[in-house]
Amino acid sequence: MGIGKPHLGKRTRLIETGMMLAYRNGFRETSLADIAQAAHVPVGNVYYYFKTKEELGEAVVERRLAQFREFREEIDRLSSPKERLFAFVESIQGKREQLARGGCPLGGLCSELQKEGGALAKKSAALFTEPMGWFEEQFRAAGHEEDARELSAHLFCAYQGMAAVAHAANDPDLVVMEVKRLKDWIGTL
Amino acid sequence: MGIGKPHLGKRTRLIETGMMLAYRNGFRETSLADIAQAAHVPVGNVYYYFKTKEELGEAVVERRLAQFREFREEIDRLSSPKERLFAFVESIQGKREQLARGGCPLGGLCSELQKEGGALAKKSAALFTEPMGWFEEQFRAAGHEEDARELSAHLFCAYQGMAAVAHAANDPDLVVMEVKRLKDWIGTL
DNA sequence: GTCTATACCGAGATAGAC
DNA sequence: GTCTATCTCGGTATAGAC
Repeated sequence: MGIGKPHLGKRTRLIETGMMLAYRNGFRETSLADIAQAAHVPVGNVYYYFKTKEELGEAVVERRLAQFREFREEIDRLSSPKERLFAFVESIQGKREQLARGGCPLGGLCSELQKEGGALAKKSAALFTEPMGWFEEQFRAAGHEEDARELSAHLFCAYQGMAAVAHAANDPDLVVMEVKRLKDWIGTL
Repeated sequence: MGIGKPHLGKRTRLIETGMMLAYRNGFRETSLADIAQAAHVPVGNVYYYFKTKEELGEAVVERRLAQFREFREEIDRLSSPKERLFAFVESIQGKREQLARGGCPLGGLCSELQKEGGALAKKSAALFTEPMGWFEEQFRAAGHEEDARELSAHLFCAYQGMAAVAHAANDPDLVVMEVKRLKDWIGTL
């Protein structure tokens, strides 16, 4: 529970703690006081690093995007696009417990901030468009120039759907079932 | 904008207005003052009908469930289970504009209240389990006793996924694409 | 049953000492 | 750069007149 990795800079600690708490309880329901306390930073000091709560929110979104990009770079080393898509889907299965407990880290944040309006809503859209864009590249590279967009949308919808339902039902097995389907589907392409 | 159907009782008006505003802006972000104002009920009077905001939230969930049941009863008149599933999927397509603008009325509410904890979280789970249960019945009646659960989960995941992504991307065409897929899928069963 | 006034609390945000 | 004390506002909820 929020030891807050004291070796990191305070700014980084605030972002990481904020990301964690926003994932667990939602961004709007977590107060700056909650974040500051868990990160071992005095409340008033938060405003030295972020002018507003919204600004901290943007940093959290950036951090999530950075996490996705790290993962993507790792997976991009695989030789074929089909292997890459396979690896992504397999990674979903590996995170099934987390997905069932707290939903999709990207999807939950995005759908929550979407309603918030303002700069945050705009920024949070990238949490969806970026992964979908990457999917699209893979399908295109796999020879599906025509319907790359549709295929990527389908894959991403399936991902978001299984995460949302597995979370609501608190059932990791649901992820397993849907992932199996996706693997078969990718195999037939 | 919230004329609040003055012919209805105040309690009903509060519930319907609350449901509408919760759908548009989220339940937590809408204050009791917002709801009361839009429903043309004085703020203090809300507490005559509902002891707490959470209690109003429960009523909103009940109302959504009632809406689903109405729709289900209507569709249950169709003769074959496959026709019923088809009709459901077609109704999704008919609501594509709404889905792109505000997401799924069931899914949005459920995923938001899930994090809230307490009695609301428990009650809101029915927003997912009830439709899925109905799907399962249909698949079973269509002769898929073995995998009725898996099939219903798949259909519901697809539904929730397309709604979430279409909402984030604000793109109704995404619903059309995914619905086409689902129709083909049901046809092959 | 209905409505007004208000208590109360927690949130985001600021001032200013160190 | 760091932290304490505090301001302000908006939200839920209550008291009590009519």
